[in-house]
Amino acid sequence: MATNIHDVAKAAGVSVATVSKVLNGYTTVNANTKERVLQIVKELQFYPNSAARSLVGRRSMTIGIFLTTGLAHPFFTQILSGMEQALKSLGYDLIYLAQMSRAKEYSFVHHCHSRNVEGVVVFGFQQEEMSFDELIESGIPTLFIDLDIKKGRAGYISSDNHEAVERAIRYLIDLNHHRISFLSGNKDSYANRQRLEGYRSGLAEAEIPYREDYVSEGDFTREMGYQAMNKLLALAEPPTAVVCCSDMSAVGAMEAIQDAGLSVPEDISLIGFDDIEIASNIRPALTTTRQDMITIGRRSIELLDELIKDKELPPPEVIIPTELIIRKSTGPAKG
Amino acid sequence: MATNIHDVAKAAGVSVATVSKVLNGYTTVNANTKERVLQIVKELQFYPNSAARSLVGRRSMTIGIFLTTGLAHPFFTQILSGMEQALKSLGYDLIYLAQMSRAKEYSFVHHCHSRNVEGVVVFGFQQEEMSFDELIESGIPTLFIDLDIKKGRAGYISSDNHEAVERAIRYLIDLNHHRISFLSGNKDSYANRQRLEGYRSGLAEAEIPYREDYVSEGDFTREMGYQAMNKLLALAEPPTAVVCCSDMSAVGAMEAIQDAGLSVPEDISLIGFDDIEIASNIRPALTTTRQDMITIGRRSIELLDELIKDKELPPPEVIIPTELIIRKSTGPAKG
DNA sequence: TGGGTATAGTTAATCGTTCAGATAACCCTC
DNA sequence: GAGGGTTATCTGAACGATTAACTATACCCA
Repeated sequence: MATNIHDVAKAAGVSVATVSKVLNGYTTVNANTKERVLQIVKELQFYPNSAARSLVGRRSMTIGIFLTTGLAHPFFTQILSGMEQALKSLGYDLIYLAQMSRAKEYSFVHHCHSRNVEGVVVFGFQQEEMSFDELIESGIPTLFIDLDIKKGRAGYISSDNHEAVERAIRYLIDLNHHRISFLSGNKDSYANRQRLEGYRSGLAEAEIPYREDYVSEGDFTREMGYQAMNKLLALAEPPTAVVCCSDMSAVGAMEAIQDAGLSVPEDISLIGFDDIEIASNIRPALTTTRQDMITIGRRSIELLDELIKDKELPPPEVIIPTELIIRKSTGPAKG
Repeated sequence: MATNIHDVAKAAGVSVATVSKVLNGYTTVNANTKERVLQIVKELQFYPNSAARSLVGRRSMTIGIFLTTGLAHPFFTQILSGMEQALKSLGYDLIYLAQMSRAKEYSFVHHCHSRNVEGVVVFGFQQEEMSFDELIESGIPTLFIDLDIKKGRAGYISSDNHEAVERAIRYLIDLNHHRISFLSGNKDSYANRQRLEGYRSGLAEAEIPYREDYVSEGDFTREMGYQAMNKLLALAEPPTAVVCCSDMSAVGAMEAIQDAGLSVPEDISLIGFDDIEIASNIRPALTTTRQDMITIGRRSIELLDELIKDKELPPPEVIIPTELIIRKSTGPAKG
């Protein structure tokens, strides 16, 4: 078995309490004793058992992660890498609670309790049937990514979706476009709602009237992008520029445009969202909004840590700026 | 606080031992009592505290994951989704031990012990300075993905890299290619060694001599693919077909070919490896070997579970078949 | 009636920590 | 040298489960 605190205590000739105090930064320990204990700890490679530690009510240093979309989301690794930086410097481990759906009678929240999770990060877009009430009411500090929930000890972080689309529209208007479509993602998702608002206010700023038929309903997938674009192309007066809710849907839209014998950006300008790898790799390379998911990941853990440490802290609401990456899929409006 | 076993015992009018027995499937409990306890458990939404449970030496139901390459690897989410299926059905949670590099004096292995991790999955390619000796000697059941380590209680799972490249070569030879290059990845990685062998045996099968100058050294990146391809193009007698160690390096190679004013597949046929998203999205779409990372992920957990449950089990060594996806980047040899 | 044998349930030790409260050791002052 | 005040260290009771060892009861049979 691994060495425990008793082994250390024996080797150092002190009681376990003293070892514990040294390890937990209490000042009521003699400098020499402290020195000696630390020496033994290093020699014996002692690492306190976290189960025992969290059992007595000490911190578990565990953060749970919950994904509404499953693991296959393209941003997941980026978010995770951002999280990793903060996890390391703050000393948390990240636990993926997989049992969740196994037994319906046990909720995710109970699973969190049973694992003594100190806080939870939730990532993904809102799905109809999904409710986070139980989680929020349980009082477990929670940080949502891309979901605008702010209540109790739950706050959120997100890209500045509103500004991103507004900026894209502004850019297209500078290129002399007037007929600009918005290819929408999942309607009830927070990100999409914000983007739609950005679209409206971008148009309003330039005094271009909002047209219902220029806004497609859909989701963030490529297939939907293809279908939605076909509908726009079938309009009597099709748009000359389209802002898409994701790079994947922009790829779908691009295929639809090319299949219709038109070209990007000569006939139609296209702007994506996300700046995933494919954006720079398709031809023409996609003009898109880059989301800083690394920062979002890192900050989500930092904010959660603050929420964990301060029970009274009002829930955070943090918006991270985005960047418009101009590539080859946008150009001046014809005529 | 969350309900504990005492609350359940009190409500059911039995001792905690009886509750525990019901929950752990002991048969020495009367059917009625069992029924009543389970009823209360459900009512009170009792979920046993895993810290307490693992402290008494019971199973922690925790599997650790370690990545040699950092979190940003393109396959990571696929592996993870595969893992998820098995984790759910076997009841494990997955913990990402982030502290690891924070304090050098504490190793990953100690961190595993302190978290009472039952087994570890290691993913990534071998890096020079990296040693897994401590992990293997610690006796923690370990499953390596893409690293051929088999010793003690550590086994591995990997794609059939050898067969994959051999098959690719065979396919190119059927297309009448004779001058076939291998654009190599990180030299000491297991996957790459196997692929190189597959390359040699594929050529040998067709009695084509192995040429040193047709094998580039490199890594799995796009940049390296670009550079390596340029070197091949500079040869007096450049290859007519190139098998690449990854899709990213194939993308780099394709750029090099196109920048040289040549085209794929008319002048040079190109085969990738991995079948990541970009493979089907670049033009021409990339012929490539698809790795079944979902299955690898799922099996890695299943195998690890067997290793955990049976102390005497010889370490597994599992090879998962791949698939050649024929797209547009390969064609018949000229002339 | 007595004794053997299942069966059902209880008691209490245990895991490795933390920490409140007890104790010890020391110094200082009157 | 008694009393008081620090400072350093120790003792032992938690925390929430599991489980070996035990007890109580019921049942059966000679």
